Amino acid sequence: MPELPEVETIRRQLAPVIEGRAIAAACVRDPKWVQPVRSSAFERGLTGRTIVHAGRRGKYFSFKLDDGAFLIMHLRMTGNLLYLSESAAVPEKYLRGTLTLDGGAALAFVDPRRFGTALVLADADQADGYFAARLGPEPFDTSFSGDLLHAVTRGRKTSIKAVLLDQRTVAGVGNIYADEALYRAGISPRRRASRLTKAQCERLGDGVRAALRAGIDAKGASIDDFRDAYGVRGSFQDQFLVHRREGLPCPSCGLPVTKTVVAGRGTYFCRDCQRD
DNA sequence: CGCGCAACCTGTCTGC
DNA sequence: TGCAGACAGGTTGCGC
Repeated sequence: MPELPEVETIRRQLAPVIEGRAIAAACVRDPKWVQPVRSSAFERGLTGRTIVHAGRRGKYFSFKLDDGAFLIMHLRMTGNLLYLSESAAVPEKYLRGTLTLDGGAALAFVDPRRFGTALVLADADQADGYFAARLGPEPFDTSFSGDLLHAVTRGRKTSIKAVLLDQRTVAGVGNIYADEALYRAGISPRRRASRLTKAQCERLGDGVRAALRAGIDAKGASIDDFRDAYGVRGSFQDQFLVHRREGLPCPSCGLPVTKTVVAGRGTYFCRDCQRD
């Protein structure tokens, strides 16, 4: 669920209320959350530190600490990162860990499927290396462009959807926004990546940014589990053009939206507006 | 090396 | 109603 717009929604909410705050206590409820490090080492590394910046890279949170370290978190499929005011009760169900801040407010990481992760990296070099090994450019940076898409798709036999889902192509696009971006660009998700023209790559770059922008503006998509830092649902699911709309009319031509499987994921598109 | 797919977990929904 | 099986937004690692 949580893709770039969902993570960015939470980051924007957290920044004003956690930047400059110290971590009074860190508590790991599920050791799996912070593997391969031991829970006690994770807790020790955070306690007493001040959060100086709430950042994001792709779908990762990147919290900079006052000793130069970075706390990295990923929500994976069903994770939620909640901000709890001093008086709010900690949700015990599916709780993986908490960070209690000075003054009594807390961050709670809640995750039914237990895929979510957290780790501490010692300095900016380590954090940069961690992200560089996994992620391509940020979609709103000038380094992401139609030209770049054209370059990375040359010689690729796989589907364009698989290329978009690869975080090394562009950071932060997942299954929802890949479908929405391809629809906006009028490109079939099944199309062999190497067959995209330069003009199509330009349109796809625009489609990726437009879909992500709309998602951020709607404070994310809550098909099922996603909630923002205050436990509120996003509304982007109400604006989906094709995703999760099997059988419903295409907003452009009115023909029913098709569901299929591409790159191993449920995929929605319009056969007429998105030709192979 | 590129690609496809299973695995990691748990909850929910569908069909028999 | 009960139950087996499929499926769910992400990432990683393995085998071909």
